[in-house]
Amino acid sequence: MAPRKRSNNSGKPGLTRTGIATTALRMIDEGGTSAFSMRRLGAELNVDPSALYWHFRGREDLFEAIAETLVDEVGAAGLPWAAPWSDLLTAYCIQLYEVLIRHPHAVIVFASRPVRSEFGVRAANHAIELMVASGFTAGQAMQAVQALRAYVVGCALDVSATAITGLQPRQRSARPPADNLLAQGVIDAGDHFRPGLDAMIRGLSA
Amino acid sequence: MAPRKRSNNSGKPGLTRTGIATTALRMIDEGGTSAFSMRRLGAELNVDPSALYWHFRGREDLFEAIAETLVDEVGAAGLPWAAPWSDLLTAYCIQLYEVLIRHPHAVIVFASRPVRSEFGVRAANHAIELMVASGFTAGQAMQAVQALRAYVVGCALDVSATAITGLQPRQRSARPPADNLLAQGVIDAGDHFRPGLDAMIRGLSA
DNA sequence: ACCTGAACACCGTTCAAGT
DNA sequence: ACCTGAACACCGTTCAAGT
Repeated sequence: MAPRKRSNNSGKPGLTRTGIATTALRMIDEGGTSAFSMRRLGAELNVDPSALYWHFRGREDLFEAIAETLVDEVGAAGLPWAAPWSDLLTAYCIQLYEVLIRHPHAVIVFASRPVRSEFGVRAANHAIELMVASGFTAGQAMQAVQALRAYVVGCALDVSATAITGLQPRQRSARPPADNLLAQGVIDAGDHFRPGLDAMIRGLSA
Repeated sequence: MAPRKRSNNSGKPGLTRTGIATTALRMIDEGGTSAFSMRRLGAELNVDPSALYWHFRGREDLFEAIAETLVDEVGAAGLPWAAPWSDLLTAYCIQLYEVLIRHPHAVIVFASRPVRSEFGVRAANHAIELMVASGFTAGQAMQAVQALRAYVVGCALDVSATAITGLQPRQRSARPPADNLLAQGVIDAGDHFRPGLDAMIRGLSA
């Protein structure tokens, strides 16, 4: 029951960067970014708020760690490394998207800073190699990867924004209801993520 | 020199929602979101901070107004309304993108809430009509518009994030430099926005 | 090495009161 | 109608001090 790995749990937890970041992410997941503060995080960890500053240079440093914690969720499941670049990139984009929309309140934390995950870099590199092997220049391949990432983040933010502001988009603003096609989502276009992703991959292939 | 429009400037400005939002946007443009606070905004407007609460329900209400102020910059220049949908949507995306990257610190404010601009809605509606006229279903057309918007926002956030954290992406994190293709932007792929946009439009056309 | 406690300079928001 | 002033309940961060 107590496997002897010489680590930092012995009754009193002993703070760790990753441990702190994980708790912070959970707080944001549950109550949104506005429910988070250094002081509340300290309380959650049964520690004086100022203790956090031994582990992190400050709030921003902690937020970067939170973003990395988030993106590190990608990679547990396998990716089709042997498949053509289009399948590999599609699969990676889907995984990243699913991780992000699992944390609607934290998407903004991830999206507003440049995060790099070891796994994401590996996937990107391999995809670029595959693309180069099939005729793209390295620059084109890299642009493709960046464009796809931007698309995924944009879609995740969409979900995040509508999820946070209360499920139906823009109910509370009193804009004239504009008797036209998309009015208030009357059409119900369904989720656009997959169609858009496929379109982008298709367009990149051409 | 003083054209007699019966409006609200007579020595003492007289606060307006749009006036306040404009000043707030300028503050964010100049100093980033962290340089903004209700109290500082009050000081900037030579007014007690609490005065703002007569015009806005609170901070969040003000931020929504800021986002609308931002997106309302789109529309000054003309759009090719008579052109095929692909040209219309391309032009609109470019305009939105250019407005956004002109306000790197404010992109996050725009991206993290569902904003609707009169102009954007009109452009979207017309594009959807054109797409339907050339064989798309209304649902497909709407998904296309939403996907494009997500892509534009994602790209703008990219620019924003790297611009804010100091021009070169991720210099300060001590990740192993990974002797591979994209290492630290060694390749220099150039801006991916246009290529990615064109790819998406191409993919949607197919 | 790691955490506490007190202190400093801030916040957003409310509400009675002024004009 | 529009703004002020004071008050309340918070913030992030620093720094000496403890263990």
